[in-house]
Amino acid sequence: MKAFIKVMKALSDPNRVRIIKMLQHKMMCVCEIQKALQVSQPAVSKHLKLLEDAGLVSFRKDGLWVNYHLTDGNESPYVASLLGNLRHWMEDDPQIADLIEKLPTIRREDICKR
Amino acid sequence: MKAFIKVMKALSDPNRVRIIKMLQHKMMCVCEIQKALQVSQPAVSKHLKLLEDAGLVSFRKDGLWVNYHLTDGNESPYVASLLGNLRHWMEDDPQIADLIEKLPTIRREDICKR
DNA sequence: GTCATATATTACCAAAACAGAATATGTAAA
DNA sequence: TTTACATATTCTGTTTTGGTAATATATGAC
Repeated sequence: MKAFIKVMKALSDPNRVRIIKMLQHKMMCVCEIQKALQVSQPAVSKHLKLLEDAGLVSFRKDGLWVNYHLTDGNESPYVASLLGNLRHWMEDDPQIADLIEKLPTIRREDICKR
Repeated sequence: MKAFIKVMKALSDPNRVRIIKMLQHKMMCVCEIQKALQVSQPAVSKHLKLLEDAGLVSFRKDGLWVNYHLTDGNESPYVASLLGNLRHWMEDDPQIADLIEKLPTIRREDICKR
């Protein structure tokens, strides 16, 4: 039960769903996600921690950057099912479409290191 | 997006998940659910309203009673998918198993009208 | 009509969630 | 080892959530 609730809670916030939808297209570092969502850096970090706790995302450190990506969901049927469905769900949501369109213009080289 | 968030939020609470699991076995009135969950009657009413708002449950009035039941999910792919998965999800959760076992002993004739 | 009863709504409170500001941590470069 | 920078954590304030108690609503019996 607890694991299920965790996944549901993780997906109960629009910004976290947006993160999932973006990560379907490419792995991203924190500052890229921050740029895309227009919220504070701590907010992004905390969302990511929650998503990770639920088993939805994972990360790999690359020097100063931390690259977040979706998990394969092998650890949890809830995660596997939801991540699978979210591949097609909300594809036609205008907000999401907008976000995805802008994705290619968001590159860490342009955002950080300033 | 809003519809999806509503469903996720609705399923983010253990008592609401319990209600869903119970309604898989029979339609129930408010007082029966209250008896099963051991929370106040207003709490049950509010949970049910939230679930209804998300499209997960519906009700039919029968005189003084209001019988709640799961929807078929035809209105929303999110609801259809989640209700479908929840048929098998958490079947082996001890808490849920306990609840379901006790279901037959919870009858409105014994609870209300006192 | 009045009364009893099942449910819904309101008012209120404590706990949790989400945000930003400030600070800490860790790694790479100089 | 100092400095810069990407990210994590802590602190704090505000909003949302889930609970109960009190009250309102609606229906059936009389």
